[in-house]
Amino acid sequence: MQDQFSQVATLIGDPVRAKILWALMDKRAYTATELAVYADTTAQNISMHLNKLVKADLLTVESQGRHKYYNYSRPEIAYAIEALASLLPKEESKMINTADEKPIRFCRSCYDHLAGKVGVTLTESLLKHEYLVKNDNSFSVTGSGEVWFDQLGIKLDELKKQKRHFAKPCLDWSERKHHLAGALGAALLSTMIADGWIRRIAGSRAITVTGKGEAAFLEHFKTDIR
Amino acid sequence: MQDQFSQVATLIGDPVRAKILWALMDKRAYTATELAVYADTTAQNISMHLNKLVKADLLTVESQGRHKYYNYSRPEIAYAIEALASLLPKEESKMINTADEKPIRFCRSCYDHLAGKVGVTLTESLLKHEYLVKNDNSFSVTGSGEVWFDQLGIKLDELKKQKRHFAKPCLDWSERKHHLAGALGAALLSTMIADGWIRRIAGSRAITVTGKGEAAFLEHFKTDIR
DNA sequence: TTAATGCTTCATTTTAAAATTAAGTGTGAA
DNA sequence: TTCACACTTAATTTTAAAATGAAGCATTAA
Repeated sequence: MQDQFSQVATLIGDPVRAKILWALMDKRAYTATELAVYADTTAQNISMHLNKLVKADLLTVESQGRHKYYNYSRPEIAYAIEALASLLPKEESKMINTADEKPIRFCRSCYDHLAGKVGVTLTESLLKHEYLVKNDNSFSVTGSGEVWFDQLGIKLDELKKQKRHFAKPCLDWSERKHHLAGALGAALLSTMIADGWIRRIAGSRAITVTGKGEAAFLEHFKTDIR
Repeated sequence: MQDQFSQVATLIGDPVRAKILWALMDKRAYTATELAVYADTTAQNISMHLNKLVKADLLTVESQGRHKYYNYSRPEIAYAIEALASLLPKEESKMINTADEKPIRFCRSCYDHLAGKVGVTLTESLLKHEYLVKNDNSFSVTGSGEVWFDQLGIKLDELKKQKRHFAKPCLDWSERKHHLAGALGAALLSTMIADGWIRRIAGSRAITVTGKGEAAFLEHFKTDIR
């Protein structure tokens, strides 16, 4: 038992790995290169360390093209990191306000991410209100979720008949969190456009949230979408 | 910030130091020699490691004649250890269903409060009966809870005066659920021992529930603790 | 007083694991 | 196709820190 314990502790205790785990505290997924920059080491080295963390089931990887996105494998990880951080000398530990931390440099070309943010917030709200629950690589609709989607005029039975995935988490590259994809995600998007919650911007993938949408979001989720 | 974090993590991560910290989870103070035997190393080596832990304010020492007794410097250390232990690979922790591991999973002390299946069941019962409610990172006592604790002779006012956390959730490594820690958790444990509900097993963190304790639990919560 | 015990200190050695060098694979973009 | 990029793998080197050996200092017990 203590051996096991000592192994996990050792795993977290390496300076580079500790930095990796620290960086992931904002629950976003980061690529190996980003983490290498953050931890100030080489790609090879970060690769080795990430491997160890994945093997020990502290992290999960998700491949997307030539990128690999890393994330905590389970919520206990975040809890443990926080518990460890609470041991720091008092003045130092003004908890994880990543705002005043040096943000990781994103190695990519950026455009407007409104769609991403809204998608992620929406998905998180659906989870929080337990209309959805997240499984391994899918979402499922709960009882209260069925009511909710029905109320919006979304026919779950029909969506389930489709050949494509019904409700799948897709990693958002700007937000680094999962948003709802699959048939259900598509249905939700078209419903929201039809109901005037959001509006496409011509000639662009960008989307605006209307005043009506903002109000609807507040009503449904008691959360401000902005 | 991450440097600080990485330093604490590194400190805990050494196999010998991890064993020291694990041994101290029963809130008993141990001498350097005892810890050396436990961690299977030499006096010189344990001395070096203990020094590092004391310097980092994870442990305190108390000299008594030619002996030195070591202990956690503060209860947060125990929370962090417990949280770290909850990261152990799941299958492995199930595998250790050996006879001598069973009692410690069932009921044990986590520093100064009750953990294991009994600790978690107790906490869940308190929540279910709404003597406690769970907040983000704390518990609070309800009106009926105040009556209940008072009935056991636990003086909430006095506990609140203490510098430490009043009632805090601590992640249980065997159950993977929260149990009650903080001043209230400590008071509850000592009351239960004083009232003969539970009994410490010498030389172990394991705790047994007495017949009286079983009956009391049934009476208070209408739930069988076994 | 002497001897044994409990622990520490310091100089030295050992060692495990982190980092580097160098060469790869797979993917996407031009 | 070709190139650049993101990342991996394997062999080798480096290194920090853990462990050891050989003192020594208090304290207690004989």
